[in-house]
Amino acid sequence: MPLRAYEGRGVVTTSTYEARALGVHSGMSPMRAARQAPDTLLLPPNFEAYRHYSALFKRAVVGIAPLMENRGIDEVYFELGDLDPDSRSLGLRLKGAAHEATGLSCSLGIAANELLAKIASGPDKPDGLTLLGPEDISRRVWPLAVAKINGIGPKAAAKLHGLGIRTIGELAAADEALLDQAFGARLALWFRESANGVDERPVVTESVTKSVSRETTFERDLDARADRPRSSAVLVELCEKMAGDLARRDLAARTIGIKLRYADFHTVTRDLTVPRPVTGARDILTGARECLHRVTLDRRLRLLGVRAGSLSGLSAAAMPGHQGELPFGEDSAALIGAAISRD
DNA sequence: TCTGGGGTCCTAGGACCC
DNA sequence: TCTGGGGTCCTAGGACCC
Repeated sequence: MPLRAYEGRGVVTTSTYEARALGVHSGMSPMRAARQAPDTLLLPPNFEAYRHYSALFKRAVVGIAPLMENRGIDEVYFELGDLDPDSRSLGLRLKGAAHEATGLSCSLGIAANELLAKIASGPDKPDGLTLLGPEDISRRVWPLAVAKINGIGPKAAAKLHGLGIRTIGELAAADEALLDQAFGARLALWFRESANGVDERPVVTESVTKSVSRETTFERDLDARADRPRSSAVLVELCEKMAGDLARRDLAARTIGIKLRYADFHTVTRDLTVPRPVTGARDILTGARECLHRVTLDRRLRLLGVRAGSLSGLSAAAMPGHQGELPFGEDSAALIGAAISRD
């Protein structure tokens, strides 16, 4: 379907390089994208296929570099350690394995830590391979915009701009007291370290799910009173789906929460901690309804969501005292991180 | 008639306990 | 009786990421 024909809600989740050249970027509303490039084709997402290719890709690369950290469907980090003294040939092997398994290209950055590897994965997209050494920081990292630092988003970037700080180099050189005052000591310290290429985080190869959620944006905003049967049915459906998600992963939840977004985009959450872990749709629904009683339902509703937190494995839930969590993570002296991201 | 869905982490205040 | 400090849990919101 050409973008021009699209009506309704949603966002562009990603776009081809050709569409990007026409000004169509992820996060845009399709309506706005249509004004930029009306003849661009809009394809429906297929998350099942994405998960399938994600699994193929990860299985292929972890066979080469086993210390792998998952960071979403299309991004992983490796602790390369001393796998191969020739980083470039190792990088080519990883990219080759990903391509062989999926037919897709990816971009890879190799550097001393995750922060720099992520930055290095960017400039040569698509199908890039970039090595970034400590000596490259001033020349190749400092000229970049502060938002290139993973963790500096639109809000922080705008605030930094307000202080006259636009590049990573300017952030590295910024007055300490000024940053402290504007962002607090903790964040300011993290800014300064990041701007200087310092990142001590280890590559984390095991992770525990902390929360599970389901939410939906209505095709049209719902009226609190008139659409009550509809919103009620949606809530039941969300709870059932989430119960299925928990069951599939053998998890039980001790907190149940809801999320509401009003027509004006204002968002509220409520949550409730229950005495013992719950798993079933009925218990989840009971908790969600209790939460709903604590919000005012007097405005049109755009989104409704449910969330489960304080999770425990089912075996752990039955056996208090065991959280089912294993400590992990030895710091390695010679850390070589790498970020791969799908193009 | 902008702005999806599924996550993580951080902050901050109040309750409660020692 | 008053003052106080620290730790943990619970709740709400917000920034950020893929």
